[in-house]
Amino acid sequence: MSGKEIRRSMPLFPIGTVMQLTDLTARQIRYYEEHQLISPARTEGNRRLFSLIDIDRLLEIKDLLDQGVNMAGIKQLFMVKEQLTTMTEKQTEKAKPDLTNEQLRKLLRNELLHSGRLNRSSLRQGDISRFFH
Amino acid sequence: MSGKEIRRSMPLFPIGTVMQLTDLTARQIRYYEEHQLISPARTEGNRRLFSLIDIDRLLEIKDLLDQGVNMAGIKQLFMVKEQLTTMTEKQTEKAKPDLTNEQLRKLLRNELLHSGRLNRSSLRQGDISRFFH
DNA sequence: ATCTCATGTCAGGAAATCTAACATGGTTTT
DNA sequence: AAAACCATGTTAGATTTCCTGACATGAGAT
Repeated sequence: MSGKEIRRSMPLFPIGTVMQLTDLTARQIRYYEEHQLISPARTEGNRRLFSLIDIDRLLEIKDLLDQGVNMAGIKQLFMVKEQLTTMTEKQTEKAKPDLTNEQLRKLLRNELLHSGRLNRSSLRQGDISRFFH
Repeated sequence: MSGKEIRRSMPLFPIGTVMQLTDLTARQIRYYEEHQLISPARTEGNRRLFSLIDIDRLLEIKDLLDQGVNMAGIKQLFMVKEQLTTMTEKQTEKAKPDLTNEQLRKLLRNELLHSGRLNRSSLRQGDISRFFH
């Protein structure tokens, strides 16, 4: 994991700040956590602490909800996207040509298995980090 | 003010987070505020909220204290530095040659007026923003 | 007409922070 | 050496923020 990623995953923000930054209510944020769309860290005293990555993700959730995707759909999307990034990374360190096809197939199979009608999602990069230079 | 500066001056962090980030106690942070070395924003409920700039400044204060500079000295240093930046900015938008000398004189006069023995300060750029890409 | 889903709202409790005051151990100053 | 000063520790009581859990609600799906 790069230094940059470490920094972006550092839990820094209390829920109040995140509410302002994302324009979501506490209820919404907790609800998304309940449905495992985010997993903010906790302080010793059990308060949520959010990272930049968490905040990006919340913005993405907001976007997808606006587009009519429901919790389950968003969850699937995130899983697929994560797999995709994981594979892209692996691919970066190996040869491209045939792995690509394998991976594509895997991806498609995955989508088909679990109600695979999610692909018209935006895949927009929520990006709160523009808040920092 | 550039967008970047706006972002860096956005009040986001509660004192607990700042304590961890700077390795200062709450007492220390409040004491520095009492002496007007920082002016964190406040929530509606009067809780302090710190910006990246505040945090940078706290790290700088820590450095200077380690080097034996006291509150008053740090305060002077910050004033001089601010004047310097202000002038540098003004200078950027105007001609350089003769203004530079005028400004230098101003700076020196300022230093001489108020116990001008502060110049061996580090002028180190405290930089918490390395925490963000 | 009922059910589900995302969200609002409220209550009671716990954690984090606030201010103010007094304590303390090094440095200066007298 | 005694007194004063400075940066920080510590404690107390009050206030704010956040927590979980429960119930309420309105728009869509069934």
